[in-house]
Amino acid sequence: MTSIPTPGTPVRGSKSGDPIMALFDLLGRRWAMGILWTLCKTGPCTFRELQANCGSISPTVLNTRLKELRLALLIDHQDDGYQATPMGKELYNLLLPIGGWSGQWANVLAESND
Amino acid sequence: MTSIPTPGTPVRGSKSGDPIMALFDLLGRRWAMGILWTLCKTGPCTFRELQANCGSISPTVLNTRLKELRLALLIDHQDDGYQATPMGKELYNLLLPIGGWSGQWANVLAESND
DNA sequence: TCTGTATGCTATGTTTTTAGTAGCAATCGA
DNA sequence: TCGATTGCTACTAAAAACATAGCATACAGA
Repeated sequence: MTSIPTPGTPVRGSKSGDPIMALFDLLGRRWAMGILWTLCKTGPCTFRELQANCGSISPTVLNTRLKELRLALLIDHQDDGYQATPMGKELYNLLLPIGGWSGQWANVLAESND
Repeated sequence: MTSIPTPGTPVRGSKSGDPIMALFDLLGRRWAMGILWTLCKTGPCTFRELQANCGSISPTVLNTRLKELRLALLIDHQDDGYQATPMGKELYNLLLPIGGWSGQWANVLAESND
């Protein structure tokens, strides 16, 4: 792993250091949002459970994302496995409306492909 | 470009076809959210303006993302340049709270690194 | 009509990221 | 001590992204 995007510090692509760009950089990596989403939906689970719940994700990428998300204080690893931190759950709650909206988006997309 | 993640169709990584996973796949590509964000903040702009406003993004990736976001009906290209569609603006509005939250996240992260 | 400028890209070669598969060290219960 | 589970790491190959150069078109002014 290189490093996680840190607000205030220039990150991949964006030099602004704007927190939202740092967050976009972090979440704009493959599986990042999917992992947080899955983890919050299913509750604490082990590395392998998480891997299975995500459908198909290589252990390399899963482990890399887990490290990044832990450094970003969005998830942590307790006795009962990986789970979202309170801050991670906050972010999940902000993602929830997008989850609902994605259903409408899917419908419009489907219609446009008739 | 390969293809955009389409809800209902298996996409990279996830076999569920769940719309949110398709959306995460689309938005979880480098610069995808940053482009939508920038475009909605600055209003319609040309390819090169957008490129400049994003700070640093290669034309290859910008063009690839633009194609994907257009296929996803989130942005389009009019006479006055690229701009978000109504649906793209809806999504932007859902991202806005995350933009606000990212400030708090940045503060907590900064404290944890003292 | 001959510049000069802007626009929307494409081409090419290099680096980075992700995928896919195998397997290891540590822990735990039977 | 045996097997099962857990949390990974190693390795190779494929895909994505970066960086830079440059092309084709359109338009404007001299």
